[in-house]
Amino acid sequence: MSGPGNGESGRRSRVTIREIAELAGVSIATVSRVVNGRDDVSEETREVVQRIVREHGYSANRSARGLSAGRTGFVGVTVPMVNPPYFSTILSGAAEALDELDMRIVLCPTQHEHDREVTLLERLMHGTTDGALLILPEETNEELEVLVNYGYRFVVVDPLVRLNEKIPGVSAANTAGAHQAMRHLFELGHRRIAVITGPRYGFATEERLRGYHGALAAEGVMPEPAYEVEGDFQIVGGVKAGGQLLDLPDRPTAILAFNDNLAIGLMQAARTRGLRVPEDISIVGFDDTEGAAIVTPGLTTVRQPLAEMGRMAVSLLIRSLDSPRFEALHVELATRLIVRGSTQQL
Amino acid sequence: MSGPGNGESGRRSRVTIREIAELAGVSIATVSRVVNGRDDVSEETREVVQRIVREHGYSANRSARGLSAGRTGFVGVTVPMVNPPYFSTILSGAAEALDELDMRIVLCPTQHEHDREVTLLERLMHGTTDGALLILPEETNEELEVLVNYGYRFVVVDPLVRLNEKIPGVSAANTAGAHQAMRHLFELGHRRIAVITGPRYGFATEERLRGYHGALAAEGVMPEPAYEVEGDFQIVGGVKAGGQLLDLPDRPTAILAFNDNLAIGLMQAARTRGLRVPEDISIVGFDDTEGAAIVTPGLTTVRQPLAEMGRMAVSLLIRSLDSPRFEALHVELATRLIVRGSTQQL
DNA sequence: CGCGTTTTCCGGAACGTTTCCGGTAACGGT
DNA sequence: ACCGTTACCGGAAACGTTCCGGAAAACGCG
Repeated sequence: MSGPGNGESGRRSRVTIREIAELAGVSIATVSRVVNGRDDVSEETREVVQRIVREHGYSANRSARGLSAGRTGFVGVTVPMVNPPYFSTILSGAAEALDELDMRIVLCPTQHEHDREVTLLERLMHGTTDGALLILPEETNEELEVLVNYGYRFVVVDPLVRLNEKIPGVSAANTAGAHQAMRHLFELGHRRIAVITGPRYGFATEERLRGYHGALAAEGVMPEPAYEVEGDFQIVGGVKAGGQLLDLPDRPTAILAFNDNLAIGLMQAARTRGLRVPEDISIVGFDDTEGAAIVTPGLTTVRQPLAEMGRMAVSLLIRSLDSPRFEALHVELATRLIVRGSTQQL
Repeated sequence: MSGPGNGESGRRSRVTIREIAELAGVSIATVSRVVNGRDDVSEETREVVQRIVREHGYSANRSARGLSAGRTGFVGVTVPMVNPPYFSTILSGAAEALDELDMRIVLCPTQHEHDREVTLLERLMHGTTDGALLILPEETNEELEVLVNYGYRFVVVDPLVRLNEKIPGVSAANTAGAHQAMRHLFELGHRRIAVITGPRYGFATEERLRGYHGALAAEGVMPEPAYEVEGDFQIVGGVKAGGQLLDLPDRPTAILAFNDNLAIGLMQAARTRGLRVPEDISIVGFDDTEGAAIVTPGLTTVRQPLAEMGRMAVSLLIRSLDSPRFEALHVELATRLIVRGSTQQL
């Protein structure tokens, strides 16, 4: 049956290393060496093989390579959700960095479910990926350490708990970021400054709170318990927490929200109360996600280098993959205050 | 090494099917059958094996499975960028749907580079994935058809060109969506309605433009060439295109932007000209991404069911994977107008 | 020319699965 | 008692690669 269109019988299977070897008149071992850039192949042979490879559009079957060499070229990335800009930006940075190494991301959204994350990791380690990036993982130090001891390599991005020394991680300079924000507000003359935090158990919240308190202390301002309310990093949470603060008898003149969503919710709460931003209340956010730029007025916010965090995490992971003897680094990336229209002189 | 000498010397790599088989006192074939839910295993044996599997946290090595069975459980997803909410939302829907099938996404950002996308696809097909979702791909029909003929299965999401019958795809009801938006504006009394389109060569733009013209015609309004300007789906493009329209001698009273970014840019352009939205100009967007809800005033926009598009694409892909004889369906998902504050009675 | 060394290449054994094929045992019908 | 089913299970052949050990050829050197 000569094909009705192109070539031979119907569904031609992909070209394998064996066929290339045959065509080039060498052994499959030699072809393997050539495609992997090994150097113990004569220039002549190499060229022949490369030509055949090019002509037939051959590229190694990744499953087979993974099975044989123990390296799959895949990196698992667990992430609570993929569409919030916060996560997708980290993801984007990581993807970019991995791409340069010709590696790919295997995406694992966890929906914030701890169990799911655990079983997912279990599977990821089991020969399907070379390592992983865990973004905002819910695992405890103990759970993570088990993985490390098992020999699985991963890097935590934006840890929820203070990581121990055996676990590599990257995060933003949370304390410094909060401090920057507070300095800005102080310079504008504010003294009654409240915060809307993230969930209490979060490490980032803890750190930013430290920055807040530190700045307060440095300025000799007594912390006011009523000025600290807890949010959930969502807009509606910001509306609620913000309302709480704005309804206080002695309303703060400025509020630092621990992410942009909360700040945006807060702005809405202010608006529904007829309060003007920034005339009646100055607002600072955290993250500098897309939303901060398009809201009116523009949100003054602490920029986290999210894409860079993703890239840095990749570079840490690769390093630990390459060197059998690895030291778990903790990297903290600098934040920067972006001043827009939501803050002004008191 | 004579004995298996299992010992408790940690270092041991992951537990394999052979060890499970040994422990359970059955053959590896039986273990394989159990973990794959085959039914020709006695209830008794099944339970024993399942217990051992559970106890040892075994899960099949995906590379090996891929090699042997020809199915990897991976689906490639090419996407121009990952962080714009438009894409990440589709991604999110797809990930969710795949997750239920215990499959994973291999993420391939293309940076809008055609070449990169082609070589990426080349690799994806070559035994690393079972199929792919191509989001807003730059390939021509011919290029895509080559892949189809090669036997590779994929689904296009939001095609840039009108797909031919052999290529399955899912998109939003673009024409109907634009029509809905226009109806809304007409009902508010607007007649001088302009559009900011996407790039000309885009299929979605074409379709929405059709809706725009259709609505105009239905209302007996002559189309005005100066009322159609081209944007690039970015905010800055919206500022520029918007400015152009707003500076027209006989300014339109309403503008339909072909995505939310453009609409947001347009709002900014209006603001810098001292024009109030919606009092002086009504604005409608398209997409209903995050930004539409947080901007002031809230943006009236045509909602695209992005997550559903991702899910639907997965379901089409799976169907074509399962049935050797597949018909390439084209699915169009309904849009819905979300009315917020950016439009009002003339 | 002999002998060690290097360079270049090859054969073949893994890697962990799935799955085809065949075999055994139990059982019911004749 | 025999045969034909059926239900269950094991052996072993793939799958496409990498990589180790070693062979053949080329080379250097006395």
